[in-house]
Formats: sequence, structure tokens, C-alpha cells
Amino acid sequence: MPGESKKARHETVVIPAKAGFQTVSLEQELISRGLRMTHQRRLLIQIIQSAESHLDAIALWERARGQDPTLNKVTVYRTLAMLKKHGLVDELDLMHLAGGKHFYEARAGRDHIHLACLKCGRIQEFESSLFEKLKGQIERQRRFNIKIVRVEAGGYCDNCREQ
Amino acid sequence: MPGESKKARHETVVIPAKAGFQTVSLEQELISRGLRMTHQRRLLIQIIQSAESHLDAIALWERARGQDPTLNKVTVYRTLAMLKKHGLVDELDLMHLAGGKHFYEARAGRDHIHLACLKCGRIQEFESSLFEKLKGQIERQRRFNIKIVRVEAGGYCDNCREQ
DNA sequence: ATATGTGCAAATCTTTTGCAAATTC
DNA sequence: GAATTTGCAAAAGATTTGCACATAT
Repeated sequence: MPGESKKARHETVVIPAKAGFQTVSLEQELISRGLRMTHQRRLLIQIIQSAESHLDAIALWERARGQDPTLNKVTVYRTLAMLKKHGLVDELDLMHLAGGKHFYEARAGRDHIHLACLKCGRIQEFESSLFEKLKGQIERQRRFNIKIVRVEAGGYCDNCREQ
Repeated sequence: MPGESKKARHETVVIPAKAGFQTVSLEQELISRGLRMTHQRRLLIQIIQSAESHLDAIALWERARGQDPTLNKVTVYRTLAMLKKHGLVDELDLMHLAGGKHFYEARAGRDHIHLACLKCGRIQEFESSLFEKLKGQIERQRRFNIKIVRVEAGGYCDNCREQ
């Protein structure tokens, strides 16, 4: 078929979805899952966890290089892929405000919605019990076992909305 | 700052968000907005509107080439950018099941959620009044003027969930 | 000791850009 | 006829891969 992509990536990913590890560090999570802990991984997850904003792979790499100039970009991609596979980070697009980049955040206990301002680029986070209800509704009505949800809204923030 | 992306793309995009043009064709929409209608655009929007699944730029291009082999890939990207800018198509990532590709769909009247099966890759759509309520809550509580919302859930579908 | 992770270089893939020619209104 | 759109070639970005070496358990 002409419109099909060559490489499907539906590799069955195991996402333990262990609820509420927000108090546990990513490092402890990795170790408890029997994953190896290296200098590079320690550095990268420490940056992800302490970042005040959502970082993309290159931004993360740049920060990491400040600590260890030998750390290669490829290691960043591989580490992020590993963390994602284990459900330890979420991958965001933030309404493509920055093109094709993907952003990452350590998975906190509670899912939240990202609000991206189309004017100033500010990203806000929003939690809501309605969101939790909506997830429940999907699981029940479609018998769909949700592992990850991403909600992103694009619009005009408090400061930027006209009039 | 080292972690910043060089090119911010927060160009102020005008999204008329004219609710409920699901019965109107994209072509009529484009014309009514004073946009030019070319052979290539007609072909591309016709494919987008009649596609039974979400297409990415290359898949769209491949289909279009069947009708007009001279139509260039770049025209596809430019047309999609134009449609997106005018809020006539939505851009999806479908949980990155296919890597960095972006998928497009003509904006129908009602927003819906995309459910992506991590095992088989099936994409389901889901509408819910809870989703509408959630949007209202965001608009009120954050005074955020929503223009586009994207909700994507990754998990295991009806057929693929274990046991 | 062995399995796993890393760096390096190069490949792939997607998307964007500059510019002259073609097209639309 | 003037403004916009297209095709082409090339650039720019982002992500992935192969392989020899280094590291963690």
C-alpha cells in the first residue's frame, strides 16, 4: 500500500504504571526495576527531575554537557527512550510550538494537562478531577486499558488573550 | 541560556475557531477566507477529507502523487501549514507510535480524543461531554482561551488487553 | 566474566528555505 | 499585471544505527 509507513514501532512496551511514585527518585525506580545505573544516567535523570521547565533532548544534552563534556547526544536519546519505555517519563509535544521537538518530564504521581499559549509560548499545568473521571469513562466505555494520557491545549493565556 | 531553542515559533496564528463547519467542505472554507484555490490544494484537501485514517505528510503526498505525479512534497508541507494556521486541520502525534511523524485530520465539528493501542497500533476516537466540561473548566479557572485541544491516550485496546 | 551501556561517525527521516518559473485572481 | 503559489535543489533538524571500546554487576 503506498500510504503506509515502512517502520511500524508498536513494540510491546511494558509500562508498570505503578501509581504514585512521586516521592521516589527516578534513580531508585530504575534500580528497583533491575536497570543498571551509570554515571551518565544518574546525571541525566537528575537534570530531568530538577528542571524547572520541560526540556527537549538537545536542551537536556546541553545541560548535561556542563557537568560532563564527554556525554554524547546519542546517550541522551537512548536514555530517554529507556525511561519512556519504562513509563518513567512522559513525552510531550506542547502543541508543536517548537516544531518537531519532543519534551520530557519525570512522571509525577498525578496526570496533568498542559496549556500552551500560542502567543507567548508559556506552558501552564492543570490538574482536574474531571480529567480523572474522563479517563475512567474511557476505560469503562471502550474497555481500553490506559497507560499514558496526554492532554495539550493551545490558546491564549490569561496575559495574552485579547481585550 | 544554553537550554533554549534557537527558533521560537510563537508566531501569532489566527484561528477563527468558527464552530461547526463540519458540513462545509474545506474548499468552501478556504475560499470564504479569501484564500486561493489551486489544483494542488484542491487535490490535497480532497484526500484529507476522504481519508479513512489519519495521514502524515508523506502518506498524503504519496496518495496525491497518484493523481498528479508532479505535485511536490514541499507543497504538501506548505499546504498543511496553511490549513493548520487557519485552524482547518488538527495535527496529531498519536502517542509517537510512529516516531516523529505528525498526522492530520480535517477539523470536524466536535473535538474528540484519540486512543492509540500500544500493541496493535489501532487508533480509536472517543467523544464525551466530560471532555467538553473539562475544557470549560480550564477556560474559567485559568482564564485561558482555548483554540485547540489535543487528547491522546496510549494503552491496550479491547482486543489487546491481557487476560 | 558477561551482559549492558557508551561514544563516535554516519545514516535516516522529517521538515524548512531560497529562488526562479508558473499560476491565480 | 500583481501577488501568491509551486517545483527543485539544497539545507537544517531531529533521531537512529552499527560497531568497537568501556563499564556495571
